[in-house]
Amino acid sequence: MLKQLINSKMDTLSAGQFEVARYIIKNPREAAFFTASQIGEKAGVSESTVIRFASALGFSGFPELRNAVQELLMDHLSTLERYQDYDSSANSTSLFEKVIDEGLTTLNLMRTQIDQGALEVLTTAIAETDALYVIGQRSSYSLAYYLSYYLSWFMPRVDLLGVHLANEKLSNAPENSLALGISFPRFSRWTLETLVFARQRGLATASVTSDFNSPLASQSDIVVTVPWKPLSFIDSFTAPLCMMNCVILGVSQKLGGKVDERLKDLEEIWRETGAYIP
Amino acid sequence: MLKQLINSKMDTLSAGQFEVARYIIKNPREAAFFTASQIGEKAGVSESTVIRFASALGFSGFPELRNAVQELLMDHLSTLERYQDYDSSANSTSLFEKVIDEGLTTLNLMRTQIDQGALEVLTTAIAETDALYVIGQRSSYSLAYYLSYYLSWFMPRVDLLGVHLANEKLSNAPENSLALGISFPRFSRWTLETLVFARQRGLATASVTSDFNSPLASQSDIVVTVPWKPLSFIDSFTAPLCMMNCVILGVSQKLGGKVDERLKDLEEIWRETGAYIP
DNA sequence: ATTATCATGCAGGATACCCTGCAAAATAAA
DNA sequence: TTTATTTTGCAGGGTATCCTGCATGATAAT
Repeated sequence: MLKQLINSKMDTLSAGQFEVARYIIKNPREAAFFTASQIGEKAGVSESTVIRFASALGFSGFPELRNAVQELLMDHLSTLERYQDYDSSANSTSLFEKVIDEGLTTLNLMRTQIDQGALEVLTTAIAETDALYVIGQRSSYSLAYYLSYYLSWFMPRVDLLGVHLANEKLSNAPENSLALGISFPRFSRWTLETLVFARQRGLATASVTSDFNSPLASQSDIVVTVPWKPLSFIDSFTAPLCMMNCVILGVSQKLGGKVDERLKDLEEIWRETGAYIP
Repeated sequence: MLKQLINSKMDTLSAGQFEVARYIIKNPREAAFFTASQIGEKAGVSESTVIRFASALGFSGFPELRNAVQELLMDHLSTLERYQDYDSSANSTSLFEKVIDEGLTTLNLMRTQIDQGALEVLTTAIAETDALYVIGQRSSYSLAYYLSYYLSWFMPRVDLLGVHLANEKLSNAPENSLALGISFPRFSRWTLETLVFARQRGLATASVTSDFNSPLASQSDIVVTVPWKPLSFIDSFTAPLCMMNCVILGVSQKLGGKVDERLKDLEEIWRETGAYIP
């Protein structure tokens, strides 16, 4: 196998050749298709060094090395295909599969990029605040609703702000309150303005948004970002909704036993009022 | 995508070019690395025919075609790696990672279990209906809102039913109307009752729900299921929200050019009213 | 500090590959 | 059957890529 071959020769390689080796091992799928000079550029060495690296490994020339990298890649591919059986004819993926794939991609991205520290700070702040004001409009309203719906189960003062009484409510907020804005590109003007108003009135502010360049970010004491990718003309809130789950469960964890008690009470209430089908 | 491109040009291809197309579709992983003459040999035609095939598809030359084949392969590879990645990380430690993993698991499940036929029927029905009534309460309200928000962009009669006027509106629905119920365990009583009422009044009914044993299923002409997993005490709507994306984009696809026109109009309106931050 | 060894990049030649004009062959039309 | 059209392969030119001799610069040893 190529990786073993490279490893075995590793200590006989020069500095430049080492760079080439490192690049190929790290980016086999690029290297498999690149020319010698392209690899050289990427690795920061000349074309010659790449070709000499091929000889140093015992190949008769660079093309042979490239073939080896391609085999490496194809081996990898068939290994993966053994797990996931893949129907090449069905590869003309349908719209629906593409949508799901997009969700998987962003969720995966979220898992690697998630700032657990910020999320920790946010959930703690929510758990400790006297009153929470959730601000979200247009498509983000679905997220804001979802969050405030569940938080209301065990937090007495969660307010999902609408356009009618937002400023009136914020101006009358208790001392230790938190305003949480939720917005993704194209950022809703109303959401930003309401968050700004909250901050002006002395409330702590937080935001769940796409990135740190978001207009909400500069207005927020706490910022939690979610990788976000537009999907055709819609926003694709798959990952943001998952983030809401994180927030809800994070807060409930902070609140500990109180939540269990509340859930028991709620069960009783739902039973009595017949909210759910038995 | 390359396969679609080839398919679309299939009937304009000559016999020799057809052989080339067949070979590339059947052996993309060989074709990705071969030269034009090698492919020609495998396909039983000359190098020239292969190169002319590339031009026939609209590429500027053979290298460009080969790049496209390589991308095809790499797309496939990264799709496979996505599943692999998250499988290996079943030992996620933090709460947040667990939540995201849960989302990935259900989404992955959804990808394998999705009934594209049912989804096709549902999106067609929505695209063709005169009026759509969306029924969702409690946590599912966020999904119902999200769906009706986007559908309202290009469908004139989308009604997100609330508890106040649901039956009044349904009893006054136009001839060719569709009622769509969204509910997951613990099924909201109101949602079911409203859907039943709609059916009694002669409306076509559809539902997006957890499975075929759902009380909504037996009341619906069209049933679309989403794998669903409770997450602690909450519902975790990551996968269902992704399903809403499928529905929205599916409907927009059915409506075709109308959607583009509407989006242009909306852009203008948003600009004039300053809905979004520029 | 000096020398020897080695690695590196450059330049130019060699090679493999790609492209296109042309004639022959195949196919379709008359 | 003849003619027109299309398709094909071949040949040659053009280009990108690869290879190697040589001078320069870096490193190590003396």
